[in-house]
Amino acid sequence: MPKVYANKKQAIESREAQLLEIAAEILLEEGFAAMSMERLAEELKTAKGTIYNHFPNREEIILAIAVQAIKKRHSLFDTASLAQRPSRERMMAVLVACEIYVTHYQRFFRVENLVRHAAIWERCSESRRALLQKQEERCMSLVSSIVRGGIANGDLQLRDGVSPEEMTLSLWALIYGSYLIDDTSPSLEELGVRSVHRSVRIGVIRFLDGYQWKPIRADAHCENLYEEICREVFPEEPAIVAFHLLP
Amino acid sequence: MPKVYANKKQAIESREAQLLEIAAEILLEEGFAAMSMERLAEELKTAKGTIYNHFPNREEIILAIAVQAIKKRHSLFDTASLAQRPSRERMMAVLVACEIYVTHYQRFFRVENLVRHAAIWERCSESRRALLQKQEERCMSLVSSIVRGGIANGDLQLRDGVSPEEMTLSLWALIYGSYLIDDTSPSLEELGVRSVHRSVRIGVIRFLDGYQWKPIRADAHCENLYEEICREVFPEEPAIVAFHLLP
DNA sequence: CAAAAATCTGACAACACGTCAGAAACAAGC
DNA sequence: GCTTGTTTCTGACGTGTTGTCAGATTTTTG
Repeated sequence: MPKVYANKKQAIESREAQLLEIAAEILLEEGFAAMSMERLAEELKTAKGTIYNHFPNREEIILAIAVQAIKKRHSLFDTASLAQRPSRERMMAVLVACEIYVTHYQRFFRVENLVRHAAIWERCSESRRALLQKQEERCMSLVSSIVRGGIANGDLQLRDGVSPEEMTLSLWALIYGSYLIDDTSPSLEELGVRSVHRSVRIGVIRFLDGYQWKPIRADAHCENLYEEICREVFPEEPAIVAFHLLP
Repeated sequence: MPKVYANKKQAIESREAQLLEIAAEILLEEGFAAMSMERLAEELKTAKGTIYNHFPNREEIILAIAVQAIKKRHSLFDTASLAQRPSRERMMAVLVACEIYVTHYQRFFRVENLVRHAAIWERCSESRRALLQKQEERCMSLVSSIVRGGIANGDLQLRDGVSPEEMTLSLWALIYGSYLIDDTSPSLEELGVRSVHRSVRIGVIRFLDGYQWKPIRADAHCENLYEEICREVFPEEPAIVAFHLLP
């Protein structure tokens, strides 16, 4: 039974959402090459030309999905940064948010990486690129405001003229870099890395310790803390596979 | 058994090297799309079919360049790890090696990133992929053997069952992630990051401090140390643009 | 020097992108 | 209900690229 829309505009909008859904599906399951315009048209039960009414080219569809992705990521970060906890634990909650994102929204994670590809990025319209950058900026602001909160609290001191944003960049790199390497290097286990989650969690603890972000705690305590954060800050997200910091 | 035709073989080999040179040039200057087989054939003054005698498809040319790239990276890491210095300073020398790589061999850095994309990776032959993985493994081994050296020396203790490789992964992620973000996020400066080099150097210091890798030194001293390493460990590489940790 | 093997060549089929003139659906006015 | 103007849809087409392969050309062998 065909759906009834109040007007044409709504029907078109709904189709756009459906298109993104289908495109993301094909992209994740069969790769970028399989996501041809003909294929999309076929699955959408429409003609190729119609898709070009929505997006000027294939690449911009990817970017549109990436915008959805980063919005989801922002909402996870937002939840983390609103936790009623000491500043350092709010930062750990951001890491948990990243774990959830990478694990349960892997499709989004991959599209965010894909869109950084120059071949794709350069073919997208300036306006939609600005949209993505705006969202990325919002994500970064959330995190660096946690850093600022820690400084305001006296939990943290950034010596040597380091800015909160620079510290945030390092954390971002540590976490994002680890998951990216895990996603694109085929044989990390063979290289002696048992669990990337484990490695990232400990890496972040050490990094924050290096900045002497208080309260510094024993690793065993941090393990419990991570689980607590999963449970309390993100009750609605699917639980992360349990793992133990201490073997 | 077929005999060896030295002359012809040499000509073919030399052309392959030339092809990679040309391909890397176009790739960096004009992007992946511009590196078409017709274009390569034209610049090589040969026919398209001949190129297919060397490589089964376009993507495998990228992979071949990436193998060259990672070999260069390995040689820089090797130089770093052979420095006659305390273990922690050898690790800092690896960071300097990365700075040199990213700055002076940017073309290689970018190709290494490009080849990680599924669309490219999946179209390459198993044998050449194994070649790249082998080189990547060698790089990682070099770095984690520095960690092992630190442990053997008593400069470093890895608690909680962290393996040297897991610590290496975190460092890799911190450094690689930072440079990658810098290379693909258009507006880091607008976000409050003045210098990515600066941010990475301090990030690494803090990270190593978090692991209590001795000797722990004041940042001011580290600044001199970085410059010393540039000068003494990599005298033959073009000098890195000077910068100061302390503003 | 002739036969055999290796190598090179460029026309060709297959395929995908993005366009656009015309068809179809829709909205508005009467 | 009918006409007219507007929006939206359609798919054949022009363009460009990839990878192939039968035949031409060069090199090696005997």
